[in-house]
Parts: sequence; structure tokens; C-alpha cells
Amino acid sequence: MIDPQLLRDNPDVVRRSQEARGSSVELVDRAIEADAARRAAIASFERLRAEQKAFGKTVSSAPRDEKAALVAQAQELASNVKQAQQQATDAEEAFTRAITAIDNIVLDGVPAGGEDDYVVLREVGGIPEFDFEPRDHLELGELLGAIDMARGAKVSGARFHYLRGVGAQLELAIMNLGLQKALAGGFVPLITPTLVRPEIMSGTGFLGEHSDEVYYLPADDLYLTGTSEVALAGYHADEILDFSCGPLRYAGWSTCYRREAGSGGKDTRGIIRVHQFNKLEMFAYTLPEDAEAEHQRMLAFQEEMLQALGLAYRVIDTAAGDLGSSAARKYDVEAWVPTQGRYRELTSTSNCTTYQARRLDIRSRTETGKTAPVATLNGTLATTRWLVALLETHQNADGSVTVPDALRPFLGGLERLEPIT
RNA sequence: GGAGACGUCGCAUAGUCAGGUCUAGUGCACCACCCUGCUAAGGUGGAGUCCCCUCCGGGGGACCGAGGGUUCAAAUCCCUCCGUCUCCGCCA
Repeated sequence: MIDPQLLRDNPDVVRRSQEARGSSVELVDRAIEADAARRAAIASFERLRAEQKAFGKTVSSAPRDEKAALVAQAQELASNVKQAQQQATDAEEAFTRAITAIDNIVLDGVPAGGEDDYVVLREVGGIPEFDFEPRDHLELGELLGAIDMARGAKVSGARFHYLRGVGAQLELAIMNLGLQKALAGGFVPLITPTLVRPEIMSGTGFLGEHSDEVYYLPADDLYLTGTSEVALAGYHADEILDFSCGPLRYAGWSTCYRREAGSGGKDTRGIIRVHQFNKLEMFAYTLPEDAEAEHQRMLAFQEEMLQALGLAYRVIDTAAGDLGSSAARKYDVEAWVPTQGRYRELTSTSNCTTYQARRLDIRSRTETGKTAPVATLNGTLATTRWLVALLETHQNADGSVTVPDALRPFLGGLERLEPIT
């Protein structure tokens, strides 16, 4: 949710942001109207309520013979109050609907435009070249006995898979490397629930336009999360945070579930786009003024991880139209996937400024002792998808895969993954 | 799954049976000041969150786990839900 004060004082900023995203500008005016209506309704309810309270005192202290008459009078007042209260509640709800429909205010410097209008900030690492025909990650995975799509489909359907043998080990190794880096960076590890209540799901903004991406369990009214960001943001919901020891940083590990409803026939081969995968996610709560620095810090951790794994990558600054509704700016790190001849997203880090925190009612104390919404940020540190770039980049002609130095300690010193016979 | 107890403005508690000076009391912790030859004890005052209005002095409203209901009036009575605890049953 954006700052209602900003909507009132500086609606043009909100309009410009909506425009940059290609979102509805008209929503802004609708929200402003709803705000005015809400305030008027609240004022008239409170006036009547004050009157009723004063009158109630007269009734309770009145002599017995006058009481009946006073009560009759109070009855009429009560019905007016009830009506006014209903109007205030309705107006409040209408305003909340209107303002939550507005996306977060895009930060200055974010490229305008849609999905293809990103700006490449840098390309790092040499694109790998092979003197043989490289195999794709699934072929390698099958040779190594690491990935089993067929049995995944047999048991659970399309877009499900098994990681087995060195595949399973490799994923755990990547996660552990990420965790090690996160710990060094002051992140508290957190293994999170993956089933959450509706209010947490909507509070984090995942029940908006893309709600058909989300698995839902009607019998229990719970949602399966597509990222631990949901549980990490909900962790401090309704709390007033203490930043006297700096930002609060968490590294959340969880299995993630996505319906991939809109992805049609995209990435149907292998484990690039699957219904279930694992992810280590960074999450930070900071003061609003520290958010941009924290965002850069997260990006640096992500780049450090890709470098440690010897992957070629580029960093892009996502265009306004491609931002999630909560994000004010988003950087993606994309790794080179040899058999596709292009970069594919491995990580994403979003600065949600105070948008998410306002919805979830997460605040901190300012110097004057008042409360104010905090900023929240999230960023990927490792996922199952990384296996794709890792296997393809470090493959050898015989189908074996060289393990990057940084991962060896997590694989018992293993230097090479060998095809199984 | 069954039975029961409970949820009060940081923490701990009173208030709920018998609805109305509850404008929610008290203790601890906290802040300011006073007193005191110690960082102790004591005294006075302050202090929650959210929202609305404001001539920026202040004024008003909401919040007793959440949401409804009854009533002129609800922390208090009724219903639903959530959570915690105890006992029983069942089970990885």
C-alpha cells in the first residue's frame, strides 16, 4: 500500500509512477475520491458517537421516573449512530480497496517501459566456449543420474522432477554455500512455513493479478507459498521493530510451489520452470532511508555467489512495467545458459520500500518516538534452477561435470561428477 | 478427533458471575523532575496503538485475541472464528 499522505499531498507523483508502469492512472483519482468520502463518513460518525456517549451518562444518572423518557430518546440516537457507523465502515473498506489497487511508487532511475526495456548494468565473466557439442542440463542430469523428469511426471505430473544422487547433493551444496555467505553477511537463517493464511498471502501482494499462480487448499483456507518471501515478510507482521542494532536480516530456506498457470509451453524441458523447487532467500527490514544501500548489498551477495560458482552473468535493471506491484526497483542477475545461447534469470532482488510493510503493518520507532513503516527487501541467494547453468557451464566432452572449487567442501571434496553407467 | 481452562493498553495482574463514575485500577519496568553525601530507597508527574478534525493551543473517536449480535449503554451477556494451555484418544 502506498502512503495515503502522498496520495493526498502529491498525487502527481503517484500518477507518474502508475504511468511509467503502464498501470491505470485513473485509479489514483478514484482513490483520492474514496479518501475524501471516507474522511467525511468518519467525521459524521464520530460526531454522533460523541453525542451518544454524553447522552448515555445522562441516562445512567437520571432519576428513575425520568429514565423511560430518556431511554426512548436514546433509542433514536442509537439507530443514527449505527447507520453512521456502517457508512464509515463501508467508506473505509472502499478506500482500502482503492488504494491497495495502486502499485508501489517506482524509484527515480528505473527504466520506463515493459518487459523488454530493461537496462543491462554489466556483463561479468567470459561466456564459456566448447570444442564439442555441449549437452543441455537435462541430458547431463540424466547421464549423471542427477535429474529424473520421467518419474517426476509419473508420480506428480508435468513440471515435477526428482533430484537424485549427485543432483540432490549438488542442490544441497549450493544451498549450503549460500547459507555460509548469508551467515557471514549477518543474515539469520530461517526455515519457514510454506502454508500461510490468506491475510499473509494478500499482505505480501501475491493475491493480486497473479493469484492464479498460487496453489490453494480450500479445505484449510491456506495457500502454498511460491517463495519464502511470504513467510519472511509475514514474520514481523503487526510488529514495531527495533533497529538499534541495525537492519533485521533473514535468510529463509523453503520449498516453493508455483502453478505456472500462464507459462503455457515455455521451458517445458528440464528443471528451468517447475511446480516445486527449493530456494534460499535473503530478506531485510530496514529504515526507509537505508533501503537503496541494502538493495545494492543484496545484489552484491548474489553476484558473489555466481562468481564463486564460475558462472557468466549479466545484471539487469528491470523496467517499470515489469516490476511486481510491491517493488519500487528490481535487479535480476541472469546466468549464461550455453545450450540456449542466452542469459536466463537466476536471481531477482526487489526493493519494496515501505509498500509491503504498510500492508503488513510493520513499523519502527523514529527519533521523535513516533512509529513509521519500515522498508522491506528481498533477493534470491540460491535456487534449484542454478543447477541448469552450473551443469551446462562446467561440462566436459565425456559428459562429466567439473565441480567449482567453492562447492567442493560441501561435496566431500568431490572434484568431478561422473556419468553413471 | 474428544473434554475443559484461558486470551485485558511493554511485562504481570484486578475487573467478567449480578452490563452503567471502567474516563480500564494496581505492581514491575520505562521517561522527566524533585529529594537524598553513592548507580539504593522515597516523592511528583508523564507515558500505548490507530484514525479523524484543527484557528497547531488542542479537540474528538476507535481499540480489553478477531469478527458479528443483543442493549439506550458491552472488557462484562450471546454466536462464530483464531490462538495458548491441560487431560484423553489416534498417529508418523
